Amino acid sequence: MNYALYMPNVQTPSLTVDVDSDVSIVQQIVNGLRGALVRGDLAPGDSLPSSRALGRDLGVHFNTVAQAYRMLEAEGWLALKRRAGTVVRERPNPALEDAENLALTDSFKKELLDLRTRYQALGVEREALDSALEDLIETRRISK
Amino acid sequence: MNYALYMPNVQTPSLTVDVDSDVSIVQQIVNGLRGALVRGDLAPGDSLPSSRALGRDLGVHFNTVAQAYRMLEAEGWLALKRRAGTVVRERPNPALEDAENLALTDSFKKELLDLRTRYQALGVEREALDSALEDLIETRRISK
DNA sequence: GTTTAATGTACATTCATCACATACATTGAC
DNA sequence: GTCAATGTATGTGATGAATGTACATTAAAC
Repeated sequence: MNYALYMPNVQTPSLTVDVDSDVSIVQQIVNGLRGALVRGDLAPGDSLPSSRALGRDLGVHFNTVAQAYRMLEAEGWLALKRRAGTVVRERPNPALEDAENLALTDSFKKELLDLRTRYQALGVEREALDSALEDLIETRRISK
Repeated sequence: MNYALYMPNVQTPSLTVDVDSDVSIVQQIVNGLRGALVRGDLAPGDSLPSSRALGRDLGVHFNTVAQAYRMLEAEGWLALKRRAGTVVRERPNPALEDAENLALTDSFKKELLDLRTRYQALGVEREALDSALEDLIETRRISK
C-alpha cells in the first residue's frame, strides 16, 4: 500500500512508502525526505510533521518515522527537539578530501553498474535504461 | 577484506567481496557474477567453481556461495547439478509485457534518482556524478 | 507560575534474514 | 561397485527491522 505526504513548498504529494518493497521502510522514508531536501522542496526553517502524524499518514509506526528523522539528523538535515517537533536545518554541503571524493565516486560507479545490470538482466531494453540515464542528466542540467 | 576469482574468459580478476559492505555477501556475489554473465565474461557452457572452492577463495562459507548460485539459477543463468558442478546456461533475455516493462523502467528511474541523491548529499560534485552517468552510457555504446 | 498535552527518546519484543555449521543425498570418476 | 566431490537440507547464533510501551521534556494554554 502507498500513502502520501504533502510538503509545505510543493503541490504534488511525495513520500510514498511501499511495504512490499525490498528496501526497508526507514530507508524509503529517508530516501524520500532526502530527495525533497536536496531538491529544495523542504527548505531550512520548514517544519516536518511529527513522527506520530507522519507515521499515521504513511501507515507505519511512529518509531519507524522517528528513526528516519534521526538518520537525517545525523546527516545534518534536520533538528529534532522534544515537543517543538522537527525542523529543517541550514546544511552546507559537506567538503570532502580528494581521497574520499574518489572513493565515493568509485562506489557510485559500482552501484550504478550493478543497478543497470540488474534491470538489464530482468529484460528491460538497453535503450530504455540509457534514456533514463540521459533524462537524469538532462533534468539536472535544467533544474540547476 | 577482498578476495578475487579468475573467470575463464577474462584475464583480470573479478568478483570481490567486501565483508564490511552494507550489501549482503550473497548479493555481492550475485551482482558480481551477474555482471560477468551480462558482459559475456561467463558464457554458456562455462563451468563455475564449486561452491566450496569459490567460498574458500572468497573467504566465506560455501553455503553462502551456494545460495548465490541458486538465486542465479532461479534467474535462469545457471544450471546446478550435484557432483557435476555449476554450468552457465543458454539464457534468452526474458520477454516482458508492456506493463511490466513500464513498471520496471519506473523502478529503475526511482532507484537511480535515489542513488544519485544519496551521493550528492554525501558531498560528491554534480559533475562527477554526471560524468559517471555519461561514462556508463558511452561504455555500453562501445561495448555493444 | 502551574498544568497539560504533544513531542521526541529509550528500551523491550517479535519476527525475519544473514552467514555459518553440520549432516545428508546424489552422482560422476576410477 | 566404491568413493569422493558436489549440491541440498536443516539448524543455530547474531543482527537488524518494525513495532509496542513507557518515559522525559517542553511549548502552549490558562
